[in-house]
Amino acid sequence: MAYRRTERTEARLAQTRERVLRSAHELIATGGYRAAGVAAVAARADVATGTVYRHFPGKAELFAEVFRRASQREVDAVTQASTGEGPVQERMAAAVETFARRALRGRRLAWALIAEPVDPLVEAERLCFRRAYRDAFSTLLEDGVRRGELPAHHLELTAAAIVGALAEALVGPLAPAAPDADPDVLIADLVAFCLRALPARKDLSDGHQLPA
Amino acid sequence: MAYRRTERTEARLAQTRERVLRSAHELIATGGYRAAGVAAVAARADVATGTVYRHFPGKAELFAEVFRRASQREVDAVTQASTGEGPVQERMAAAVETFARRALRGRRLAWALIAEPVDPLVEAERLCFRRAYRDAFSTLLEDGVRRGELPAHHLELTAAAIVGALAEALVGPLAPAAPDADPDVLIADLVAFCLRALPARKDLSDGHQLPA
DNA sequence: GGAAGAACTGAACTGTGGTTCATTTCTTAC
DNA sequence: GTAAGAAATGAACCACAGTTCAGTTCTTCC
Repeated sequence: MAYRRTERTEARLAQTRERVLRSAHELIATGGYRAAGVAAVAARADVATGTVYRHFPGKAELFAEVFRRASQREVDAVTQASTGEGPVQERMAAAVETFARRALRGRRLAWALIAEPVDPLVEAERLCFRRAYRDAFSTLLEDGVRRGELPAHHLELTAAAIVGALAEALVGPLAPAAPDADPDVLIADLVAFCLRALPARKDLSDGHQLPA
Repeated sequence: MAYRRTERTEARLAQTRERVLRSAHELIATGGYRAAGVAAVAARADVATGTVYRHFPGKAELFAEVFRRASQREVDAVTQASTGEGPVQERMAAAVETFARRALRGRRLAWALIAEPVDPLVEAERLCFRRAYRDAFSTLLEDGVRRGELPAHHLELTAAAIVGALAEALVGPLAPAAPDADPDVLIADLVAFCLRALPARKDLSDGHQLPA
C-alpha cells in the first residue's frame, strides 16, 4: 500500500465538505432553492461540479443536510426560548417572538425552510422540521396543562395551528413583501394572537377533550 | 374566403377547451401537480398533446386557469358562509367550518391549491387565492369592528394568521395523513381555536391599533 | 524520485417533460 | 365536388438540470 489518507488530508476533505455545505446554505439564504444548482454550489465553494459528488450521493442528499442543520438551529432557538419555569403565557410569548424575530431577520432562508418548493427528499427533511416546531409548542402546552395553567385540549392541533399562523403571517405568501410596518409591532400582534388562541383554564366551551 | 368558424365549430372548440380544463383539474385532484403532465392531460381529454397548445399558450397558463377556477369556488364558499347578519363569532365559525369541511373532503385538491410545489406562474395564481381567503376573513373582521363586536386591531394579520392556522392544521405537512380522529371533532377544535384567537371587545392589552 | 492510488476536474452524457411543426384530417363556402 | 384554409395529430425536438467518468493532478510512502 502506497497511499492512505493522512490526518491532514482527512481534515482538508472535511473542510471542503463543509465549504460545499456552507456554499449551498448561502445560496439558499440568498436566492432560494432555485438559485442553488449543483454547478452554482460547486463554483461558490471553489470546487468542480464533480467534486460535490465525492462528498454527497446527490443534490437531494446535500440539501437535505443543509436543511437539517439550518432547521435544527431554528428549532433549538425556539425550544430554548420556550423552556423555563415561568408561566406558560410568558414562555409562549418568548417562543413566538423568537420564531418571528429570526424569521424576519432571514426571510429568504425562512421561506426556503418553511414554504419553498423542494425535492421530495428535502421535503421529508422539512416535514421533520415542521413537526419539530409543532412538538416544541406542543410540549410547552402540555407543560401548561400539567401545571394547571391550561385546560386539557387537543394540544397537537393547537400547536400545529400556531405554527401555521406564524408561518403564514411571517413568511408565507401573505407576508408583506416589504415590511413597511415596524417588525416590533408585527411581532407584538403575533404574540397577542397566539396568546389569545390558548384556551383559558375556565373555558369549558371546548366541549370535549382528547387524551395525550 | 372559404372558411370561417361556424357557431357549431365554435361550440365544439369551447367544449374541447373545457374538457382539457376538466381533465387537468381531475388529474390534480387525484394525483397532484406531478401527475398532471401535458401528455396525461391530453390523453385524458382524448386529444393529442399538440391540441392542448391550440387552446393554451403553455402548461403554466393552463394550470393557472385551473387554479383560478378551483380557488374561486372555494373562496366563494367561504365568503358566502361568512356573509350574513349574525354576530361575528357565528359567521367566523361558519366560515372556518366551511373551509375545513371542503378541505377535508378533497384533501389532494386542497393540498394542490394551498401547498403543493407549482410553477411560478401558477404560484402567482395561488397567491391571489390565499389573498382572497385572507380578504374574506379580513372583511368579516372589519364588519365586526364596525358593529362594535370586535376592537380595532391589525385585521390583516389576524386574518392571515387564521388562514395559516387552517391551512397547516388541515392540509399542511402537519395534518394527520390518515384522519383517525372524527373530522367533526377536528373541525370543532379548529373553530374553537379561531374564535379564541379573535380579540375580545374589552381586550385592551393589544397596546396599539392600526388604521384601515 | 517515483510508483500506486486517491482526489479533482469539467466537458460530455442522460433522462425528463414541455414545446414545436410538417403532415393529415376535417370545415366551410361556392 | 372541390378548393382554401383551419384544426388536430404525435413523433421529433429541445432546454435544462443532475450526474458521470476518462483524464489530470495531487498525496502518500518507500
